Amino acid sequence: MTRTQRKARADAMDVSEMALETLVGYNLKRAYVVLQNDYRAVMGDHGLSPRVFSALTFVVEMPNLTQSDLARRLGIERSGLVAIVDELEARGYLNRVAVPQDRRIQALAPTEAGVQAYEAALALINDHEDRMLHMLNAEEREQLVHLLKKIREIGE
Amino acid sequence: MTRTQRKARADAMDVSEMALETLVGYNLKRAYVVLQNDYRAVMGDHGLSPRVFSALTFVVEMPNLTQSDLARRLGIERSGLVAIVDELEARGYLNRVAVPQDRRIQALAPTEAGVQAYEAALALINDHEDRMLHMLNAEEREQLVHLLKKIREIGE
DNA sequence: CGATAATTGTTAACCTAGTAAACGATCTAA
DNA sequence: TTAGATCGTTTACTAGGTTAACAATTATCG
Repeated sequence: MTRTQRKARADAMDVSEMALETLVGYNLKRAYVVLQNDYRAVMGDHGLSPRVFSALTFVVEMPNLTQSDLARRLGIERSGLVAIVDELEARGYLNRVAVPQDRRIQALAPTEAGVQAYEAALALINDHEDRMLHMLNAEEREQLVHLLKKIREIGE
Repeated sequence: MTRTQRKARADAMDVSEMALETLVGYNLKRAYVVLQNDYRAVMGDHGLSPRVFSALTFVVEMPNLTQSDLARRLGIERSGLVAIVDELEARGYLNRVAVPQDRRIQALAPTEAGVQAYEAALALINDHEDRMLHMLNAEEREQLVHLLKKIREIGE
């Protein structure tokens, strides 16, 4: 009896038996949406979006990156990074600093306000993740991050 | 010595030590992008997008759902589902069937072509995931899905 | 019963987060 | 010195959503 024939007799299937539910990609997306909704609620309407926060992290932790460098590290196009750096500059969290040795590039230098905003946002985000992931113990959470990193590594 | 003071002396930080790298949300997003890029490469320009495939799954496995039902199960708004169902109907994979008992709703009935397209797409997607996730053994992959489901459950 | 409320599918306008292609300016290498 | 690569940027586009409003219909309850 094929799968299709079986369904023709017993109409509805148990959700948990659907192949969809066993797919990593589907579960990844759904889990990400859950986390992201809470992230936005926590950070508020004028808070840093996930992508802007991750850009700020690199600028603060590895000062004087170029935009091309940063785009590569974030896994996005240079063109897409422009708006992100624009926002961080408009907020006064970084400056585009001219580099005499190479006049094509502008190093991204964090401001003191940028460092403080980064540390404040990180505290909020850590609280948010601790609250959302309370059902995972330390080992499970570490394992989850470890498995996700393994998937990330495929994409170089 | 604070974190900020330490940085003032030693400029660049090891990427693996950044707090960002320990965040579940960030790793979730990056891992999803890696998987999704390969998904699109595998399915091709005219293939089913992830959201259309997941909608088709429900239509095939649980025939005669309403659009509101389906939207709830997919975790999206009713309005957002319209274009997805339009596409599936245009491809000839389902029909909107009038329900005499409630003239507001139209049951979503898969066609034979829809069932076949679902099964063909699922085979491609299973291959894609097997290939992308070859570095995870069966236990790790199961564990990953299990942890992601736990996160999904928070969002009801 | 009749009035009010809720639900369904849909459209319209909008938003976020990206991509791809082209550009002038600049740097690198043959 | 000339050809090619790289940098930051703009513009146009796409995917994948959201919110608010709407007419049609059904459900609820005094």
